[in-house]
Amino acid sequence: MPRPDRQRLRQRFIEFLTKKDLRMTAQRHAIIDSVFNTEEHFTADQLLEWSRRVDKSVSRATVYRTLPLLTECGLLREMDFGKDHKFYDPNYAEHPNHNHIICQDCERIVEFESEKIEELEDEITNRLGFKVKSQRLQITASCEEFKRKGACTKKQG
Amino acid sequence: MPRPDRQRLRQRFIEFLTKKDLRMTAQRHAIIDSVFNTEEHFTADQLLEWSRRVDKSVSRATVYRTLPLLTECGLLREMDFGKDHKFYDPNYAEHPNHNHIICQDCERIVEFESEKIEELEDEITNRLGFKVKSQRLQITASCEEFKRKGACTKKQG
DNA sequence: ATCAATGCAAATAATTTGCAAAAAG
DNA sequence: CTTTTTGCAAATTATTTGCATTGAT
Repeated sequence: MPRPDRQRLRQRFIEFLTKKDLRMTAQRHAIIDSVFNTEEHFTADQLLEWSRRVDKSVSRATVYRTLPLLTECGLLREMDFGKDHKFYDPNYAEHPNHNHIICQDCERIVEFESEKIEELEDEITNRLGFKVKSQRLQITASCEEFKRKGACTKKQG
Repeated sequence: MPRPDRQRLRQRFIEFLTKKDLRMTAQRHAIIDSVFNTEEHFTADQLLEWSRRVDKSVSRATVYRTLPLLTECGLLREMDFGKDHKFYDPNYAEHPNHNHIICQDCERIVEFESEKIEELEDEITNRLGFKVKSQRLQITASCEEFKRKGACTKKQG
């Protein structure tokens, strides 16, 4: 999947804040810098650490207060991988319908998109009287390569 | 979807316990009675309440210690609906590949199965070098009926 | 008898919140 | 100036765990 346009995403957040009469602060700058600097899933704790490298004054509370804003704005998506903490996926901003394969052998996570699956989801959901707003599909899988070599090296896409 | 065969599921759990040198107890009886008495998703707290109606001696700790056993045995599946507690779905035992539509208007949850989606999942996952072990698909949707009448009345299936 | 299972109460850990001080618009 | 935002520390809450005792096999 192509790299995100960081400047555009930042602009989207600023407009979101403005529209809600919220304010841009140094801490929020540090946080979105960190968010747009990765394409990996991350935790609140990781985001705190990254943000503090940009601006030491960022507190844990501010990170936890900013995450829902980023989520509501559509720049992040909360993910549950069965752990006791949430993960956040920064790739939904540009690819709102992507899916995940979680390799149970090496814990690698691969993302993919499928129009055919989207179409089927739409069709079935409509038939049941609903209209799709969003979807999340997680496939837990094993990896033949891992069994042979001890690691998964396949790339996504 | 057809009703589950409660006797068979109970038997499956007992065999699972035996195989692991674990023991059947009065409390576990009360818990699985309660689990197989519903087709709805439930929380640990609800299960405690139901189990205590069967056997007052059931403690919260025992419920929390039994839930992972039922999950490992394949009789329950942990679900995350974005709340701060887990839900458990008793329908995976008989329908291991079913999916969920969550109505964001009325919070109703509808289950459905689709062989076509399963096939696509298999195909894509194989192409990427993996083998599907399990999958979970959640569709968040809106409901036209709700907008007109203030409630969703559609039934699943 | 032996070892797993229990209830209880205390511990854990991610997230949330109250509040007084600081900063944005 | 007014209102939002912040950091801090304390609170919250689902879940887990240590331990002495009970119960299944």
